Amino acid sequence: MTAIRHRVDWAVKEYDLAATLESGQAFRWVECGGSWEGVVGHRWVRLRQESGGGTIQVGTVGEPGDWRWLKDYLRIEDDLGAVLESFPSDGPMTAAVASCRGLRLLRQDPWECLASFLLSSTKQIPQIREGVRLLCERFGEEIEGPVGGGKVFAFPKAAALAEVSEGALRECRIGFRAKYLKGTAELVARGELSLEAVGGLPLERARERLVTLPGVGPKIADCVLLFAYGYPRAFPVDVWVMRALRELYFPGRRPPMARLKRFSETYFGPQAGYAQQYLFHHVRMMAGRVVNRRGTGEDKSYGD
DNA sequence: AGCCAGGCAGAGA
DNA sequence: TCTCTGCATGGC
Repeated sequence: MTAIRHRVDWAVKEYDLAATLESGQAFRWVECGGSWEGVVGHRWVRLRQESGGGTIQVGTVGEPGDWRWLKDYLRIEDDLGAVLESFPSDGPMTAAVASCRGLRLLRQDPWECLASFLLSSTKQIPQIREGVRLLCERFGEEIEGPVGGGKVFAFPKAAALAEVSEGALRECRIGFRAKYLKGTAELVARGELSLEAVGGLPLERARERLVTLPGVGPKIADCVLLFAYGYPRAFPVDVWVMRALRELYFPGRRPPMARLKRFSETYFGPQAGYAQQYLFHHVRMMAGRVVNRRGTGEDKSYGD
């Protein structure tokens, strides 16, 4: 017996669903027998992409309406070809794109994205996922899931987390990040920072607003600006991207962070955020296997 | 055992 | 403007 009541198939070109859902921008997707199950807003969703890759099969239990909410989340209508065309045609970017053509950015709910990345500092992706899972189970609203499956929860609202004690948040294994999460949840719940208003600002102003929140610095702000609001030039620099920029574009040098930021803001073009996600994915894949870290001798120097 | 993980805040130079 | 350190927790 299947619990899925609503289905649709979407034809896609160059969409790597697995890479996208696993790429460290969203933290609630779970692979189940070749399908991906997760929650978007208040809806449980199952996604599947067959080996050919040309179709994404969608299933839900609740009324899906016109599916706009999911098309927007998956950014299924992005012209990826145009995005890839806009990248600088250098060796590192070519290699990064070749390693994972079809990787996409998502458009997530700003609050969920912000709260999730508040848990991210000096944590590995599996630990972030665990923290997010516990927060949802303990403080999220239960929503309709597949019959016979376990309980399903929406991501907890800011108002809900604002009411929880710091100690109870800490019991979600999030450590010192609990006070940041609570503090930010309070400001957002009280409307002292309107996440909706942030989306109407130009990039730099939006970033200025977000970093006023406790626990939110430039990296987390840029994650939210890129993965939720969709600012195409937001460019989060974490330890992986920093390593990639240094090794690929400044070999043998130690440029300061400010220099790397300046470089990334100008060099990668109008879709720098997409370029960042390809670099992030690429260096993580490279680190996962045995790599000759001494390079191939064709190092090229960029910058001054 | 020590180091690192999609960092940030506070202090001091 | 910088660099340094503490901060929880878990995995290797």
